[in-house]
Amino acid sequence: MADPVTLAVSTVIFALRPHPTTRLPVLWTPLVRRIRAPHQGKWALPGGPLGADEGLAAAAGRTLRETTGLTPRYLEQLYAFGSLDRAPSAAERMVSVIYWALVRAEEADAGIESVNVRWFVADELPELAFDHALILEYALWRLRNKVEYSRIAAAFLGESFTLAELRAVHEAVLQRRLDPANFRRQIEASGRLVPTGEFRTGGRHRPARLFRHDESIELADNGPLTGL
Amino acid sequence: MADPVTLAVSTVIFALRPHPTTRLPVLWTPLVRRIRAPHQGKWALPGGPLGADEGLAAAAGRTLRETTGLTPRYLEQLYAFGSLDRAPSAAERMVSVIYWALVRAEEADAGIESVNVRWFVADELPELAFDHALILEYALWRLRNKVEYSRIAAAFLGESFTLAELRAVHEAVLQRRLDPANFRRQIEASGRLVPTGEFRTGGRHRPARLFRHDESIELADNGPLTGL
DNA sequence: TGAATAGTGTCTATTAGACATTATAAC
DNA sequence: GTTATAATGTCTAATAGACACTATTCA
Repeated sequence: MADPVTLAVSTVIFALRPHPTTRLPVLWTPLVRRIRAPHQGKWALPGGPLGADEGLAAAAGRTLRETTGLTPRYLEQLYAFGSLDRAPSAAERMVSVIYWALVRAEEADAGIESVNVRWFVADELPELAFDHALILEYALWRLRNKVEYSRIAAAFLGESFTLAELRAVHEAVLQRRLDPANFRRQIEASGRLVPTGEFRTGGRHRPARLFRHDESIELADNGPLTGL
Repeated sequence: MADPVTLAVSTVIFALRPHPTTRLPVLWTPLVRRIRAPHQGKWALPGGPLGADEGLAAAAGRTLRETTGLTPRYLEQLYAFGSLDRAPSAAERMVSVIYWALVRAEEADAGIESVNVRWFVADELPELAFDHALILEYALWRLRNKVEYSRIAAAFLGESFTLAELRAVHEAVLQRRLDPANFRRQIEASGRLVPTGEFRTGGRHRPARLFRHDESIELADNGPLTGL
């Protein structure tokens, strides 16, 4: 008996860009428009069937490259979805392994965009196909949790950055203001930052010290699965 | 082209039972002996191919029932493994969605056991098939993490219990002693326990107050995936 | 009465948060 | 000098851990 289950890999991709009206940095995510049934015309997570010669994470990375033209700064498995009622018709049984990724949108200013690929503000999404709205909500929940106890926020920034820039990332993800003094103490106490010795000048104020992250510390602690 | 990927669901099952020599409560897990190649004769996680008419969690629950005869008190998805080098021969490409479960071993004193199903102390395992040693290590890591910030320890206990019994579960999972006074304060401050008004007598000491958990609080906070 | 564990009180060190103060650039 | 933000200092409340002490039962 042939296995009747199709296995797909999709990826929730996050980048930080200014909100179209407020100009404040907010999370964006790229979606692709479905060009056939079911859910034709609706927006969906980028993804596709798992190739016979690629691992799960490799498939997620490929999807990301094809959709955005960017390289992920962080990539982690989110969840495997496989309930029976995921598709409207029971005809095609689909199990999806979902990854989530962080990219630096500045590199290509959101990269490829076309009629069928568009970036949306993560809190202002259109109607999504299948259970993708639930998946995106879960990915946002994971990101907002993880930014508080790991250094994944660094994935949105360049090689070196000021504490104000790092704090702006945290504030955009968590959607609340953070006290600069307390933020500084917390971050410095974690021992994850190394001062580069250089400063960022240009503002009409005291120059800000530049930092980089200690490369020997993982972006997130996934226990025995480090680097998988 | 038919999808060449086989999808299986396996489950890491944990129960608390006395260690065979020290008699102290420790984590046990049931394994099944492989009766054919590859890895014939080695021990492996209970599991099997995903049925066409069952969801992922349902398949994990079925595996658990077939292996132990028990009903899970807690069941959560662990991870989907799908790298290309999981099986020794590339002939069969396998993606496994792994769940982990907590059961009360006392109900049936470890339930079914046979030549090909045996319970092992989780820290004293034999050589395992495939990547199952890594998977078990990861499941233990998740359990030990989660017991510190959720109330999953309750899954090992009955309807009502004393604080000393709950503390014994934490100590067995975390493998270190906890101060009774501080443990009590922490648990009571969390507001998850409700005193039943009854007491456990019989020891040669002051009777212990019995508690039950507030049922309106989930065993673990999985965000938008609550109850999936 | 003594042994054993239940349960409470208290002290200290650490941490999070609020907020004041000083430093230094651009204008 | 003024303004804006960098960077530091200080106070308080909450929390974790160590440990002393009281309460109550059984042998």
